[in-house]
Amino acid sequence: MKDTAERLMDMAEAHIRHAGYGGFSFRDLAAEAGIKSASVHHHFPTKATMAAAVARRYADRFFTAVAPRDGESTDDVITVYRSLFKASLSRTGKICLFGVLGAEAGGLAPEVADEIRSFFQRCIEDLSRRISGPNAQARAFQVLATLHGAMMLANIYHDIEAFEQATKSLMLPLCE
Amino acid sequence: MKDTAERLMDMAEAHIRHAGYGGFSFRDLAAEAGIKSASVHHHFPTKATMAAAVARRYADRFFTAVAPRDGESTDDVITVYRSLFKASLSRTGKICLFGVLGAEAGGLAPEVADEIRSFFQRCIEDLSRRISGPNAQARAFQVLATLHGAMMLANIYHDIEAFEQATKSLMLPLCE
DNA sequence: GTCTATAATTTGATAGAC
DNA sequence: GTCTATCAAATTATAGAC
Repeated sequence: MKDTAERLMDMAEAHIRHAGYGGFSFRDLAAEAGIKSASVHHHFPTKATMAAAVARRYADRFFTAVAPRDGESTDDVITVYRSLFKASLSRTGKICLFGVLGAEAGGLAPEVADEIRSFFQRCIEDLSRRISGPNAQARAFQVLATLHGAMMLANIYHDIEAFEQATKSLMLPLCE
Repeated sequence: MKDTAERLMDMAEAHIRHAGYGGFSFRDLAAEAGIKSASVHHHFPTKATMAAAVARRYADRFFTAVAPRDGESTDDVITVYRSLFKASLSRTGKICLFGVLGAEAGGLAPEVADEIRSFFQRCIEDLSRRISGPNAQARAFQVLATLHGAMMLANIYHDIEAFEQATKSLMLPLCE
């Protein structure tokens, strides 16, 4: 059985991915968890602290999921990223947590903004290292941008096909 | 001289593009405009009404700016979109209004959500029509996704170069 | 860890005078 | 079109009992 802090983070993550940082209150979470908002503050002193914790946990899971497994070194890194985002989008009906937070980053507390920057920086570093050929870094930016934009479009259209169409050309070799 | 409603929309647009729908209040706008929040309600009855009006005005300007001018039919539509987003990002330091609203669409009032869907739908239709070759619609989704993702990345990095890198391959022909 | 109770502030919104 | 005055509700957060 998950402990309360973990369950609260699950709920907060779902709310943020659905409607952004301003899309939930501690009372909302408390009601969902069957406790009182004062009890939420026992687990997370402030809302910004909680959002940062949710972001850190999400990033940890993400980079564990995309990490190369030994014995399976044939995986193309672009396919790995694309498959993970697609699976998450299909399963939850929601875009990447950092796609939402990144869009409203200007109004978020510094501790949350730091987590956002860190996530994208780690994505770019990981992609750049694992992409072969010249222009690896530019390709990393392109891949990350396209995948995030594609999730947003699929979410607006309520149709995973928009994600498919927007990202399928990423799997083709580039003309350069 | 711009009238008050127009100035209020200018401010609201800047706030939303910086920090999202929840990133400002009527009191914030009133203080900036040198009036009282009750006076803001005279121009826009509710916050959702105002956001929808801001979105509609933004979309109108956008589609006017990307519309083909006669006498200049050589313009590539992808270059037109890319240049416009880049110029707006450079000038304001902010991403597209609909990139922000699209990310938090799940928590917005129906009248705002409608404007968001309409904007992206019109973009896809316009791009699909003006892109030559097969797979025009898939290419439209890819272009729109990449441009929006690229704006977000550039905003996180506070560096227009991220936009450049993420989008420069859009200008090359595809291998298909 | 959870509760009751509450403080302090902010928010979206309205009524009615000028 | 702007103001004063105000409302009702919600929000983040804290103190202290159990």
